[in-house]
Amino acid sequence: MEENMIITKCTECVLRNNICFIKAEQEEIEFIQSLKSNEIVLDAGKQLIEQGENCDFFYTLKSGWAFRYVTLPDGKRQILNFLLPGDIIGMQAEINHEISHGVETLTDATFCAFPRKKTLDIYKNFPSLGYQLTWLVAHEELIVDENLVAIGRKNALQRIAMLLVSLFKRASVLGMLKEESLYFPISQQHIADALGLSLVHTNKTMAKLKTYGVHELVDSHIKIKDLSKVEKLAEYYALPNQKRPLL
Amino acid sequence: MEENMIITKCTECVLRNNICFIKAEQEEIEFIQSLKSNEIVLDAGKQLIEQGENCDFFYTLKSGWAFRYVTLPDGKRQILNFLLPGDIIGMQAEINHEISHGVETLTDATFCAFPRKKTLDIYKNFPSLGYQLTWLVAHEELIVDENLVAIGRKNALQRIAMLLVSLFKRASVLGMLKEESLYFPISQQHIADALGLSLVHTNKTMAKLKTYGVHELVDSHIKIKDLSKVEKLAEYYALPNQKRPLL
DNA sequence: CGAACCCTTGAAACGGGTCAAATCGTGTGG
DNA sequence: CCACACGATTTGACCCGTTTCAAGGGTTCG
Repeated sequence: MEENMIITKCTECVLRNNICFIKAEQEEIEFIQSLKSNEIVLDAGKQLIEQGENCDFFYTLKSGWAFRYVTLPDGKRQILNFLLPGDIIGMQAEINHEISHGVETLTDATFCAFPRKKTLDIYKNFPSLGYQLTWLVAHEELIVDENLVAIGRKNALQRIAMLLVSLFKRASVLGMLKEESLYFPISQQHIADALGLSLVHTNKTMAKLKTYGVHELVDSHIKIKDLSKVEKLAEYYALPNQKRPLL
Repeated sequence: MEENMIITKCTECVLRNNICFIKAEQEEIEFIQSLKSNEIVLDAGKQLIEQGENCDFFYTLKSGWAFRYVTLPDGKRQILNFLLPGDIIGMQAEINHEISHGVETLTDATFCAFPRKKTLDIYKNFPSLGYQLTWLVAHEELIVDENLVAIGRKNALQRIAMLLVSLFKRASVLGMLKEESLYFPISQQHIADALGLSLVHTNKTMAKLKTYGVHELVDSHIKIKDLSKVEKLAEYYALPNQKRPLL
């Protein structure tokens, strides 16, 4: 794991200037800074956490894309959810620190690492940060819930449409769009693994979605033409935006 | 919604005597008691939370079985997870209080209700309780994660085997077994809805599991003959027990 | 100029869905 | 005590969405 010991000042973190996050108090930010043990910079396609690893840290994704996944004994992979900047990573580890899923980057990415043994200090020093931690975990669960509903009860067309919309919206809120277009570092294999589909069927279904005029995917950049139309197709209605906490 | 205003003293709560829970401090228990706005007693098959409802409380399941679910526009239902005593309910609601899933009882059940607007007080007064809240949410996410992997990447036989094992183990830790046998208030329709299967196929697959000698289900009571054998069949290895928090 | 990834496409096989109907309690009302 | 409704479980037959197998093409990169 390549590590990089340059630590940005949290007060100067670009993420914090993003309007989609709740503004934190100066004091809180300084406290977070003091907890942060280092920043981890990884290239695309690298493991932040190995599945089954004992992990002494939890992380925040500062920049880039990543995903949580589980690999089964027979080699099949299930992606649990995709991670975008501001997402929290590794809180699902049980108290004994063992973590049952891996985390891998999709692009070059930077993570902020916090020692797990200091977690309780957050709650003691800044109760509202503790509250926000809970919120972040609960929010991630919501995303997994949505995914579960899609895989359990929707067909391939709807699942893919939904995944595209949901990622597009999440990225959009984060201000990651350029001229309606989103850099989309996710391969069809990733989509297949996230949605419980085979690669082949994913490919054919995405071709169909394209002919339906749902999306345009050129050179790893995606556009969604008519969001509300796609939401209807997918029977998926994203929650309205609201400011979210950032640890 | 039938409500019952009799409030048990938290210090005398039978759940707390259960050895699987972390012992709380007297002070903490009294604080929880002071937060608790009431106890809700429901018959089997009743809604604690209606899907899409604005919900001003979060809950703890004190006794009985319940489940979280989502119903799609076309009537299909996906069960997100089953709830057993000690589980927490409704923390996934976004800050605006809207909750995107319903909660329904499987048996007569009792819930402790806590006003959501006092949530932050927990963190302020008893940081460790806040920490435990996060733990509970993260733990639920773990269960949903496992479910997602099963639905996404396992066949019907494995999914059902896994669900049976996982419920059996959870209930077992809670001391709900009587002579190796567990009262099992879950219909095949519930299993189908939890695992993304049709009722018919669930029925046929469960028949197969029975001939394999995996389980015995008589009169709503289930026995699992050889747990480790079933775990191997399901490719599912439950996490080792550890004490868990109870709000 | 292979090696390693992606994305594509066609054909065949199958797991699981859908439809339809019978059986078996269990509880209710006459 | 019987008739009936209702819900949960079964079973059989057929169909279809998705998987699997196989192969070809495009691009990047050492």
